[in-house]
Amino acid sequence: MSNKDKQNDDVAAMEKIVSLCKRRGFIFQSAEIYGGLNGCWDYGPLGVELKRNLKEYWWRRNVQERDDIVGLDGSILTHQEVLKASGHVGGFSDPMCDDLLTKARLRADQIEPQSGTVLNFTGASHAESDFSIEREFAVLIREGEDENKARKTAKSYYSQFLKDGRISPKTIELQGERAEEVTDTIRFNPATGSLLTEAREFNLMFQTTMGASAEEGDENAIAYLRPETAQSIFVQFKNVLETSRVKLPFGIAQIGKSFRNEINPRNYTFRSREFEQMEIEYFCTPEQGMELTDYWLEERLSFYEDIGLPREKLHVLDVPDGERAHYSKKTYDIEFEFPFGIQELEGVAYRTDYDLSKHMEKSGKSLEYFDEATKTRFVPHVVEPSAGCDRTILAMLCEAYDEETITNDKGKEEMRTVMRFHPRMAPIKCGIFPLLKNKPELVAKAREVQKMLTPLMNVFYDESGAIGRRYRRQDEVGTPYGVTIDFDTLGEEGPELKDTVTLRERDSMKQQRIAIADLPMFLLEKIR
RNA sequence: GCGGGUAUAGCUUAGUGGUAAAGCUCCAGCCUUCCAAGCUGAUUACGUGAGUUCGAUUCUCACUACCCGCUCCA
Repeated sequence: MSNKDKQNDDVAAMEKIVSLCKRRGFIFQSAEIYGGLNGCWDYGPLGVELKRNLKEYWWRRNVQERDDIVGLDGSILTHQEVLKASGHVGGFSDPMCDDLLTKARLRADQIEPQSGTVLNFTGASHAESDFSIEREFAVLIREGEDENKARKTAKSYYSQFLKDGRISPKTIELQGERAEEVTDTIRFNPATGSLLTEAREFNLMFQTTMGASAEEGDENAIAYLRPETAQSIFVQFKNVLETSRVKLPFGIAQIGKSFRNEINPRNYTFRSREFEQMEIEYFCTPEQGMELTDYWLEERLSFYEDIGLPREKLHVLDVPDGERAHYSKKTYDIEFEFPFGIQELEGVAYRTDYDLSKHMEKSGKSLEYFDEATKTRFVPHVVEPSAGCDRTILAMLCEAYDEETITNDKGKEEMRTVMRFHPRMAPIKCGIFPLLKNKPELVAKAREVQKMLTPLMNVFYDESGAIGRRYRRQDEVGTPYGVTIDFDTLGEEGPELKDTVTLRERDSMKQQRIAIADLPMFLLEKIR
């Protein structure tokens, strides 16, 4: 298969997943009836169950089943000083500019300063076709480069304004050429020498005004929607330390919404403007930092496997020097093979003592830790496993989606769509079906089973349509088990089968007989 | 943000300058003893706003959203 075909297949796969998510109530576009809100998504009845299962499992694994991590739920509205200290105000923006010739987009702060001769032009014309344009353009000639190459670049730039495609760019005449020496400029694309647009600042934080009567332009009233949950953990570090009787190393965990004014939301829910994070700030001594970063990488990888993301589709990127945040000594990105590419799910970063030190400096409050054993006082270092909750949901949806061709009793081939969620993540754990709805005894018994299981897990009762149809409906939403109450259950086929039901497994479609009394244990073991 | 594409029912698609068709789904009923059976019936759509026109879902423009590429991140 060619790359193009594969790409088309991946786009088609993604479209099917998006369609199913809407059709079955996993994910809707935010404010859909008003035309949608760019980069925002709502979770429907099944989506919210899936998301709760993920968050609750993450919380159980990382907080409740460990004695070295405690939880926090910080406010989303954030004091501006917090984000000034963290560097988000001012620093949390990407100055961008575009290559006027190739339209390539570049980060202005990542352009290497260059020196050389600049050829400026005021416009161009083409005598035979009456074409002329007044528009400034410039090309940088770097050392050792030919100035004719620069003119060629300029002609190619002006040729995009030609209406007649048959005119060769070579025959254009450049106007107002003027040479100029420049040093350390970042106004030109290093790859092409072409002039760039002015850098535009995109502040990625949502700003708001606190207080209903706050006046326009009142600097003190500015607050922000947090761009990450981490900062409230650092800011509350001292309170947690003093109230929780924790000792280093220990962590503070938080799950919550964060907001980034993304320039370009993309790939369904992958890059949203409002998104949920699952973060741990694991505090330690400077000596422990590197080792704990490796520890948390493994810990997190095993978590993803335990929610049904196969290890082969998880990739670890050891972020090289120069690409990490300046305060990070080590960063691993955990990436997943999405249909639209290998993309980041989580970053495990050793952030040193950067954050606590900054807040200590800015607030003037000590955020130091006193080690009783060594009688030393220091600012703890921190390792941060920061996971994208919505991204993990998307990964689970992509991984679960499957279509299989099966041959039915009549020898006809048909397609079965099935979401192969891990049972502990599945929104609905078990479907409950009376074989026939017009037999009151079956319905009554099925309702009894429903009543028994409801307090233990999310189950779904369905009596409409043929039994096969009900199975398939549940396949499509990823329900791992279905039980069917039939005449055997009522004891009509003999006392030994009384109070047993058919248990049907989603992935294999295999059926087995099980006593109703054994259902809770059987199911709980699978979904725990 | 730039470039390209798309927008008709819950989904997948027809179609037209005189307000729309089908399949599947869904709902109700009948029937039905384990994998989307059958029959009957019902609900539901031209993304938004302007313009041209007697009349626009159709033509034009703008906007919005989504998809693809560049780019970026949890």
